[in-house]
Amino acid sequence: MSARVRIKDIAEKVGVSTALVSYVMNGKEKEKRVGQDIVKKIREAAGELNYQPNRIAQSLRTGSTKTIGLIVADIAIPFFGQLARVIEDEASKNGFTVIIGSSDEDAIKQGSLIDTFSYRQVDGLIIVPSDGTADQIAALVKQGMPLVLMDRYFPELETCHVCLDNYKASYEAVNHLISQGYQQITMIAYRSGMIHMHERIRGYREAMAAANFANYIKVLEVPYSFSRTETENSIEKCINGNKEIDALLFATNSLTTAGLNYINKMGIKVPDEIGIVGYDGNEAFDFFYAPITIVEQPLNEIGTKSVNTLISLMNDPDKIVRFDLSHSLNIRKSSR
Amino acid sequence: MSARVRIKDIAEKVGVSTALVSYVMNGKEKEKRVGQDIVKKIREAAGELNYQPNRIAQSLRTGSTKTIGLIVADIAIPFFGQLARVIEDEASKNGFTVIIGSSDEDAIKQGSLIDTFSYRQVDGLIIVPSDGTADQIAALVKQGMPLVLMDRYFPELETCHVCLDNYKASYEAVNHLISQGYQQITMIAYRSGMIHMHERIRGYREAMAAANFANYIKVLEVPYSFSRTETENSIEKCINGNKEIDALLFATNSLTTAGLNYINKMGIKVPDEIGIVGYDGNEAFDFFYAPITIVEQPLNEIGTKSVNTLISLMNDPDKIVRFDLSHSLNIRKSSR
DNA sequence: TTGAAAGCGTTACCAA
DNA sequence: TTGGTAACGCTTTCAA
Repeated sequence: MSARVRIKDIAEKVGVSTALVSYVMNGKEKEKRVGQDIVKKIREAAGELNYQPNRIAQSLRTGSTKTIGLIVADIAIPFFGQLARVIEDEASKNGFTVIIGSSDEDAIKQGSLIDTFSYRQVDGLIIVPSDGTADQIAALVKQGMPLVLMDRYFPELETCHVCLDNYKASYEAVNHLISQGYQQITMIAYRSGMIHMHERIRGYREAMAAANFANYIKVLEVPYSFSRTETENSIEKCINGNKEIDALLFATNSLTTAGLNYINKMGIKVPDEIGIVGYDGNEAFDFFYAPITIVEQPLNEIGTKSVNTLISLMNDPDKIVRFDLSHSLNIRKSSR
Repeated sequence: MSARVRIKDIAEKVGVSTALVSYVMNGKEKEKRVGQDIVKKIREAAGELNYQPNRIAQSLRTGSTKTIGLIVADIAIPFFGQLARVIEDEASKNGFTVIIGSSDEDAIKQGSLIDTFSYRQVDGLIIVPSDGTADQIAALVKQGMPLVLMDRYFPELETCHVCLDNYKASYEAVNHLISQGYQQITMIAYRSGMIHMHERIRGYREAMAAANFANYIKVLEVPYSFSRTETENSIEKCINGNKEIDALLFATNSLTTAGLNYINKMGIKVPDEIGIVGYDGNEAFDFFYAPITIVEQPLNEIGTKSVNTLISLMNDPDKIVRFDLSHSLNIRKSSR
């Protein structure tokens, strides 16, 4: 590697002190009243030598790394992949670099990611917290680490968050099904202590109750699993031969996928025999033989708001803001 | 933020110099022959004060950030998302942190990511290079930046790479179709100067020629686009009413998806009227009414090999190795 | 076996 | 306007 050019090299070449070079490189020549000709000389020398500041040294000196740590539940899930991309873009627009970690919904792994990131002196953290990690988050808050929770949060903690208004989303999803004539709507969710799941379920329950279908309320909580087969089996056990279900509300994309596979297999007819609404669409649904209604999250908004909230938090640590954004109910048309 | 504990705080507490603390924290107490009791005291003090070393200071001093920069073509594509996850895991096992960037197949964006990463003094780079960026890569090589290209490479450059053996994959995909009785096999690829596309096409051509179907060789090169509708239109133009096609080989996952949508729409029957093989599967295919044969890449191997190659390159900068890994031909069963 | 101190590349205070 | 220099927190050499 060709020896890196340092600020000192420029200073020597021009015949000034490192201080002046630093001022010029940081655009403070006006503020510090550096002479016009010297500014020009320094600029030229920097260009000739192809000077690149050393961020590490800057970070050590300034105490800021201009780095954001992002911990998502699973980077291999397109929803989080897309979110990561939006966040990276927005951060970069603001001069920040993002380091990404995938917790795989595992508290231990999340903890070690937090350690790694804090060891690396990130300026702030955006986290999609896993189940059972309220203590980790509380510890970060106590430390004073700038922090934005995304997609989920802990209501008992004083943190910023950017999430979907899950209650409203489920409520309206149920009403949509009802408006199509369905009544015996069952919800299929993951078993989880996290608020987003609870809110999705609560929205369902209250919408059902409001429509006087309280006696049809039925929630199947599937244990979280990376294996789709397992998830499908759980769903199968619930639906199989159950004549008292005429519609399904799936709480996540992976549950929808698993459920549709099962429905496909059994030859159950959508939408005649069963109505479907699922959270988060993907291109897979276009191959399904029938159109599927989905609860779509405002990805761009979630990502950009998370970044911007975090950045303002760095400047104003006590300003807690919370966003519960609105979904849209879209139809994923079948290409058949 | 509670004032960070420094090595100096421990030294003062124990009543020794910072050197000793540094030795102990880095596990060099044997090598440096530090007294047993002092080691113990330092350990205790570090524990009590909850000492966390400052990576930035370490990096500045040692010249190594223990960071890998990863640039993928598009982090929102599941293939790259999964790869990112594997890479992050493997890097972390080796004490490295990964910073990820998405070039969106854009040379300019890739260039600015390289700048950002090098500004951040990454110890090495894993890149999925975009079309037309050979000069960027050549510049990195010239600088002596440890570098591994992934998924694609530039044959004219002396770089390490970890890729699929795309030639072989296409060759065998064609033979698979032929063994099923298809003859008039058309390939649908992206228009690209990149080697992986060329190799996929070359494998197709040679397999066709070897089977004496040279006169059926037909390659449709679709311009790259983020819009699936555009891609579908291009495919439509090629297939529409063309009676001289009895099978299609799609060069990427997105092309397969677009193509299957078109086939769905037209009611063309798979596999009776047309045979299909596509690169990289995804769960969407399970919803397609017929089973689809896919060329599957060894994700884990690609990811881990890339990381390990990069790490050995850091220690031994002149050791250029190239991997062209084998695919497997799998059937994605329809759930119908 | 231990400690003092130089230095990594910057920034920013203070003095000139 | 400009320059000298201490400091950021750590590692590592050299001397004791």
